[in-house]
Amino acid sequence: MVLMNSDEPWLTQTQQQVWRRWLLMNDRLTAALSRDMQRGSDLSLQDFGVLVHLTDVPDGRVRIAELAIALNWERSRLSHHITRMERRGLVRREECSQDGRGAFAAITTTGRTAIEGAAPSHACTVRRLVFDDLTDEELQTLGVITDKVLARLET
Amino acid sequence: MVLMNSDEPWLTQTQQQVWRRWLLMNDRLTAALSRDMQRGSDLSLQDFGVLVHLTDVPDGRVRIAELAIALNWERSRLSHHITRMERRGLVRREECSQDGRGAFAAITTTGRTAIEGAAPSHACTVRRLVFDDLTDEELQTLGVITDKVLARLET
DNA sequence: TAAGATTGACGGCTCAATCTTA
DNA sequence: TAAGATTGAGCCGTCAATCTTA
Repeated sequence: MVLMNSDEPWLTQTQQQVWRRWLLMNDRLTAALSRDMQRGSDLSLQDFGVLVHLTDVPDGRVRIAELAIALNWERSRLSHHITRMERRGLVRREECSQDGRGAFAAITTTGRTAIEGAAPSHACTVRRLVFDDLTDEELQTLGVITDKVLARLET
Repeated sequence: MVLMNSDEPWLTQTQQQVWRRWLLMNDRLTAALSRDMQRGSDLSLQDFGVLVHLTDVPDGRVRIAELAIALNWERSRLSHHITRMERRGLVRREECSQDGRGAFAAITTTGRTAIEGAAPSHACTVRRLVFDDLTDEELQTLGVITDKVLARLET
């Protein structure tokens, strides 16, 4: 058994540096991707996320609660967001015949056009900003790190 | 010279998987850190970021424009935020004798107490969720990846 | 004219309360 | 009672307009 060095709260010098750069990088990356998509397609990253899930699925419609889980969003957040997207014609609410309480969110033709216009450029930007410079080994290590943190978050 | 494979927009299978997990991890990690700090100290991560910069500096005060750059925030965002933090007694605005247009943000005693209460537990959480499980090599690779993406963002 | 800073309007997110059906 | 979903209040962030001093 190792010493319980977690009682000592502070980060090492290296950890601190990496942590600060990491936070900065996340901020800037999100801002860049967001700007890019907004300019190219008049969609927010959030809109894009919703539309991705709706195109992944038969009939282009999903139960709203299920969508909230997939997006890892609060239900009320999704409800508000769908209202706004509905106003812009990107999605449509449909009632559920199986369960009178429930509802579907369905992608519209306008929504499909929007995501088809946005996806290639977005993928390209992600590649350029994140992946193109990484070696195979770095990519793999990034996957390992991501999984380790996710595992920690689940405990 | 390599083939211009960036013309092909899509991500490889592996890249896609890593990218999705990465986004999920970021969401959850931010949520966890935010929850943790709010419960422990009644500060948001944003409040914490502001206070960190104010404690890093002589007299505990910084020119507002300078602070905005350090935080990578819009000026108006910072101005609104300072207003809210001022209302809660965490910081104070002070006028600048050198430049009549300018102003300082200064940490108060209440602010100092708040950050001193929050910092150890926050550091501990960051260690536990992010760093404790990483090998030295993974930590180093994470630093390299972060720097590579930041470099890309600057071009 | 420009720089430092603030303001108000508006869209986005969270929380607690509410409505409807199971 | 509980589950699916919505609503409204209030805080947060962005954008464009504004105010003051350099």
